[in-house]
Amino acid sequence: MPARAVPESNQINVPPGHEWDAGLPQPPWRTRRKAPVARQPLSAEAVIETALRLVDRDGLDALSMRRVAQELGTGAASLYAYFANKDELLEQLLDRIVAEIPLPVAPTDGAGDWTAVVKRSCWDSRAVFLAHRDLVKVARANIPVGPNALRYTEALLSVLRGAGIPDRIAAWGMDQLSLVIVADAIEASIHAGQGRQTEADAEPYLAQVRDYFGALPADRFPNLVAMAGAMTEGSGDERFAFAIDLMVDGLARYAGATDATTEGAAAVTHGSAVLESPEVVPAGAGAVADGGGV
Amino acid sequence: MPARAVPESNQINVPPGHEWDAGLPQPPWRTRRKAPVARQPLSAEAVIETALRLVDRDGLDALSMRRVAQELGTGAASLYAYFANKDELLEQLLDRIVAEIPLPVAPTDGAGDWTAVVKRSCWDSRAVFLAHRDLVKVARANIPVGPNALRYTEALLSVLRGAGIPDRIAAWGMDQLSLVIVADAIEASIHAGQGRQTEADAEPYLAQVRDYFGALPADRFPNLVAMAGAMTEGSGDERFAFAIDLMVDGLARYAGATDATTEGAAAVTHGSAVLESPEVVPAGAGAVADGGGV
DNA sequence: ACCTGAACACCGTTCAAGT
DNA sequence: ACCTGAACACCGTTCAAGT
Repeated sequence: MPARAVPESNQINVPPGHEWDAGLPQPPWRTRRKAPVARQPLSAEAVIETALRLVDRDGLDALSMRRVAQELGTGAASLYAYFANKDELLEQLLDRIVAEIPLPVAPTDGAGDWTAVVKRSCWDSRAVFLAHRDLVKVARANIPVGPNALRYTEALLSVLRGAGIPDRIAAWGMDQLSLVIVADAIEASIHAGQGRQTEADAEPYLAQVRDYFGALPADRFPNLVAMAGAMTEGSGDERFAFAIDLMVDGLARYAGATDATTEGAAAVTHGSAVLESPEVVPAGAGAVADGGGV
Repeated sequence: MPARAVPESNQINVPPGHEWDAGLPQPPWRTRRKAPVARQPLSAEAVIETALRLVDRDGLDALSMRRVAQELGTGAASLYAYFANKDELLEQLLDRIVAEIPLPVAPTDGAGDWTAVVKRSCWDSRAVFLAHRDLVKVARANIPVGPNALRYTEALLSVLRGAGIPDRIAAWGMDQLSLVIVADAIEASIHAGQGRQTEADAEPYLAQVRDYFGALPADRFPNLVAMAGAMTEGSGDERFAFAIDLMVDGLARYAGATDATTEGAAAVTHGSAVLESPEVVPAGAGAVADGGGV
């Protein structure tokens, strides 16, 4: 479906049935058609690549069905031949970038440092999300359905199970990790969207926040006043490292099988409490379970 | 500004200047005005309460400036006298429900179980979010600016600092906790929005997922096939308990000051690594820091 | 000075009418 | 059979014109 739907204002009026003879030179005032290169026919993949280019250039808010279609030289209605709705396009778009995350591989010798592998994979995931603006906002901590999410999930589960982590803990832990990664990436993308890409960009903002906390009434907010510094300390990387280390090292305490020391056993004993019932009675009983995420 | 802008279809035409005499009975065909009780004049608070009622009834997607205004008997433009834009309204709406979270109080005796207090507060927060449909979706893990978020943050920091957790760990840890709570509540609200409010409602869906994982090609997805059960096990409450326990118990390892055993010291030594640099080199250096959340 | 109807510049999605 | 222009039913936000 080559070059159609050129904006009328870019064309001179040609009576129906009269087209420019291919042998004649184009009149110089006639605007070049939008896509001189042979346009690829419409396909789900073409739509996804176009949409991704649009997000990377202008951000998620600029992604509309109309605009993607326009970029492809057609109307929005045509996209519905390939995607039931916008959500489905977004879902596949997200899986498209998950393909860019390197698959983690378990350490070769059995006693290798699997926690380093898992942490490295968390950093890799974050890097991919941050490389695509705020696309990560569409990630719902949900069952991995896309083929790439499945592949990634399989690989990470392999590492966790290989480390001797019980299945249930592996599933839940992976869920939590993806949740933390996504939430961190969303937060970073929001900062970036407000012009605070680097630590230097963010400093004036952080200084403002620090001053604000420091200026709160000390009688009612003694801790916030005292912690004005601590609250605004630490780069995004440091905070991410803290969160990931907290999680992964916590999961490591369940991997007692490979290192059956007293400490390991104690950790498992401690942890097993959550396998039976929450230590604190849940206030609401409405929430439901879900599968692993990415 | 009482009862104005009643939909024309609800009124008979009265020539300008002619109003119904208050002493006469209303003609029975005259539709009752929308708000027989004296309509409160427009104010930021009235807008927020109306918007909250709308979200609670119809969900976040149904919340538009136009609809809130309509509910108040005016036009959308009038709301812009009180809120710069929709985002500001949402921000204040979120702080409005944070007021419903009970403030955590530190255990009276110094050696009380502060982890139980923190965990209980996490459950309380989750319950409040779940009680307001998917409003939690507007929560950006961000600096607490609203008065209620400030109050809550102050109270939780008080507990953590009282437990002997270093300031930086307290700030970062609180950030992570709120992130986990919000992400979990968002997920639960998505499930609920798809008709899976209770565990029973969710079971057919989970069975589908379980079958899907189990039916994957076993040569390429051995772990997913083996873990089809584990991936779909556990109620939302159990998963939340797991996540919160993992985080809070992890934080507890930093509270070495109150219990200077060898284990405590080891935990602090272990943890202090993240205070210097991540064990894994960050792949991207773009992210920036932020303050505490909820 | 305050308020707001109407307009502006968009949306996602549907469907009758074209080829 | 496939594609799509135009329409439908919305948006958030602005601003000239009212009171």
